Amino acid sequence: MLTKYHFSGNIKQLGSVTEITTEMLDQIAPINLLFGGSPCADLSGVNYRKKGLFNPDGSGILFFDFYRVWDYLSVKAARENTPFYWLFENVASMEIKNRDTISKFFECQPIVFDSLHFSPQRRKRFFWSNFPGIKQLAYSREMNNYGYDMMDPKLEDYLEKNLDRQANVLKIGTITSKRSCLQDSRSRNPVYQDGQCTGLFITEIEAIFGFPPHFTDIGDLSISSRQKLLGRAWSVQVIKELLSLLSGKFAKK
Amino acid sequence: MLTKYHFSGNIKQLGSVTEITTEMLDQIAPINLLFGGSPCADLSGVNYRKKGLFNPDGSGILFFDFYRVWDYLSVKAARENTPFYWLFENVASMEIKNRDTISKFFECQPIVFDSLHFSPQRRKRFFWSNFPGIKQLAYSREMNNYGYDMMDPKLEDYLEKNLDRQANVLKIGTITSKRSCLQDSRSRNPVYQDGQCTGLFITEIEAIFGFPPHFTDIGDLSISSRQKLLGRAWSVQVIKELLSLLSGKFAKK
DNA sequence: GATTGCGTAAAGTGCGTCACGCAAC
DNA sequence: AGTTGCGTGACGCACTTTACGCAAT
Repeated sequence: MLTKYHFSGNIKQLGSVTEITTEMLDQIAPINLLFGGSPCADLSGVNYRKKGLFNPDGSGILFFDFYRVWDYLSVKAARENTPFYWLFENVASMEIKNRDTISKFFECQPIVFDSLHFSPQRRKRFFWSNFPGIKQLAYSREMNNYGYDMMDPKLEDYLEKNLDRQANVLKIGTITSKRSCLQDSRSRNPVYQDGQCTGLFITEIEAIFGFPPHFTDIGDLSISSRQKLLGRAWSVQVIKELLSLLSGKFAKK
Repeated sequence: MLTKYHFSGNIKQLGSVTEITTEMLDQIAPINLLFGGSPCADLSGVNYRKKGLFNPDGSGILFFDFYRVWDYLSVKAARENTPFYWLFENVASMEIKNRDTISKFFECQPIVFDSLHFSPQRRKRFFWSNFPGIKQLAYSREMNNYGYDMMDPKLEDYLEKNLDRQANVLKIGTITSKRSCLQDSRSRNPVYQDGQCTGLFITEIEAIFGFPPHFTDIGDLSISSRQKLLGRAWSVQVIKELLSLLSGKFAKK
């Protein structure tokens, strides 16, 4: 599904990607930028019942709808000799065979990018893209850091102020769509407050992803619904970094 | 209880009013402004099981703790010949005998003030106070408006934008601590959206009370917990109006 | 103009029901 | 991340009294 999370705080359903026709694409002309990601539920390593890329009952197959749009625009750009920049994102924990399938369709290898260096969260993701300089970007980050730099963002800087909340760790694991991902007894509770260890507030999770505070406080959404949105989100810091590669390619106001 | 709702979005319990000692009051010197309200649960007309002012098992009796502080500061101010401005608030739907009891303690009559003229919500409240000009303030509002002026704030101006939410009414009833107060089948649903009538978003209720958007989006509070806070709150517009009577009395930066 | 009568609405509490959050696999 | 199972919590309704507004006398 293509879901539009409006910056003013509204949600509007635009319809399924499967409904996008070539006529619709031609109406939005000229298109020279395409980026997105398909659902990871049936690809992610954390899902032991994942249905993979090809099961028509799963969400993994929606990748081919992204590819259909990509292919159409790619051919069109080549024919009309216009620039075309694109980026496709998905989880890094997918099986190798699925990664290879996707690479075969895009005719290139993905880079691995971890939000670790730009936020206090570990969040490894694959990016297939033709953005200029993207290979070097990934290379330099990998060379300089086995783990992470001590200058990188720390969890403590993202905690609520004035409540004496202290960070137990510098970095936290991947935030998923489940409330319990950093809160239950198994995962360590990354915050210390009032004599006990505890989880993260939803507003802190928003900040960790690079969103403005209260970004998902929309239309009576429950805390767990907000986590569901955030757990499937991109880190703003990472996207900003990737899109900055195109900063010279587009006109500025 | 004295509960501190910090403007930066934090909640901190300061302890019960019953625990306030004269030593504590003397430490905060000089005090020349006191305003607050005691719990209405056991006074409000909507609670047919209300315990009244004097039942020690109820919350109504906490009025006398406010009075204890008021009396101490009042006597002290008279002795030291310093100014002392004060204000006490509670529901207008309390029984007359309780209103008269409170009036006897403060040795004055309350004014009735309705947020109706400053916000789209009906919310009648009693205010006992010695703020200069407070009687005239109440009088002028009552004289000019039987109901409300068409220039008064309208509900439609407080609804979420970009969602095509339309107001069924100009003004809404009193917002209580219950989610259903403007949402159930008995009370009319004041908003029309997507072909049906519906209630108010919690962020809209914040706006109606005069709070900044997302003001109660704090520490994973649920929607109903946020409504509980807001349903017991003061209208910022009303408090602003009342405190403006003192604008000449305090030093400005 | 003062009085009577009726309808309405109220910073709520307590119950049952069901949905949703939460933690297993 | 989906599913199941379990438990907490959110929602809807019922419960009443009282004071006030408005209309009629």
